[in-house]
Amino acid sequence: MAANSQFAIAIHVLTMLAKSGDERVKSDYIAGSVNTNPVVIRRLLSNLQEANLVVSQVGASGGTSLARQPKDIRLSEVYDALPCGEVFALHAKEANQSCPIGKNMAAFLCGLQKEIDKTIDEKLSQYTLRDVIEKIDRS
Amino acid sequence: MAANSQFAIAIHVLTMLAKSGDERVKSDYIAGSVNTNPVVIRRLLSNLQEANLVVSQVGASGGTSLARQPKDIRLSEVYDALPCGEVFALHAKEANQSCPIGKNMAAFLCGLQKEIDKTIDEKLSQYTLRDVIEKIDRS
DNA sequence: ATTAATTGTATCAAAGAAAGTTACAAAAAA
DNA sequence: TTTTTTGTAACTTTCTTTGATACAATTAAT
Repeated sequence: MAANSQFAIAIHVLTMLAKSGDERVKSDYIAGSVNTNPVVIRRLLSNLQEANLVVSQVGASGGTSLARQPKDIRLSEVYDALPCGEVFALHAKEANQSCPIGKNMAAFLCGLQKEIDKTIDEKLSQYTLRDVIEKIDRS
Repeated sequence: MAANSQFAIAIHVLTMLAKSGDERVKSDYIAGSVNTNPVVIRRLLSNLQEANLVVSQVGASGGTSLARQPKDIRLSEVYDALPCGEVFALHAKEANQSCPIGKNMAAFLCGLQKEIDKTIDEKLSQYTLRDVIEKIDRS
């Protein structure tokens, strides 16, 4: 269970919130649809709130709703809001620094990593939450 | 240690092999530069061999060399050769199927996943192993 | 005011994946 | 025949994510 599924769950959650409009949705209810624990949802919503994608309210009749219109939420923002891993990890142990290749490899790979991440971001910025809802509705 | 660094190590290894030209390189030697266990390297080389990127020879004075010129090895081929994870995982547990959103979410996310993977591949196909070597040498 | 409901978060346990390790058969060269 | 080296199986270790429990803080309702 060590595969990060936060982005997937986030899209799911945001779609639910979009469908609920201004009505606040409880973490328990969301957890039921996503089929996980409410705390997992609350942790995720906490990240989304920091990124100003949702607004939560504590207390009785509390819950969460979208902070903006679905059309104004780009999937790249969701991706950036979460502590998702990079596409590939750098070496666990640092390469042997006395080897001329090993010495410069980390810097190169780090640059490539950033470039790929930018590519993903550009791709995801082409879609908004509204696009997601439309696709889901049509299927 | 659950972050997949195979792509990073693969680039490192292939760069070493490129520098060695036709001379066969042993997994023990590579492991020394990458700072890991020889078996980890051999497992990786096994994948690269399946993708026709390297050629290994068993036995005394055996080892591995590139199967092609560095200029003819695209980084996308390396990426595809390895069992790297996707950018994001789907839900660990399947979403609640009685929820109309959960029901269609997996299909949508899977499509998005493929689209992103294609984007990464396109990006990586812009670089060859020769480009990597040039960058490493210049630094 | 009191009670009930709900988020936010800390802390720990469980599960899973990647990497590291050991061992050894198979193959090739000397 | 001996030595070297890959290929691979099997197991252990380490790390990350998810799941679960607990509880303080906050808000609404009565």
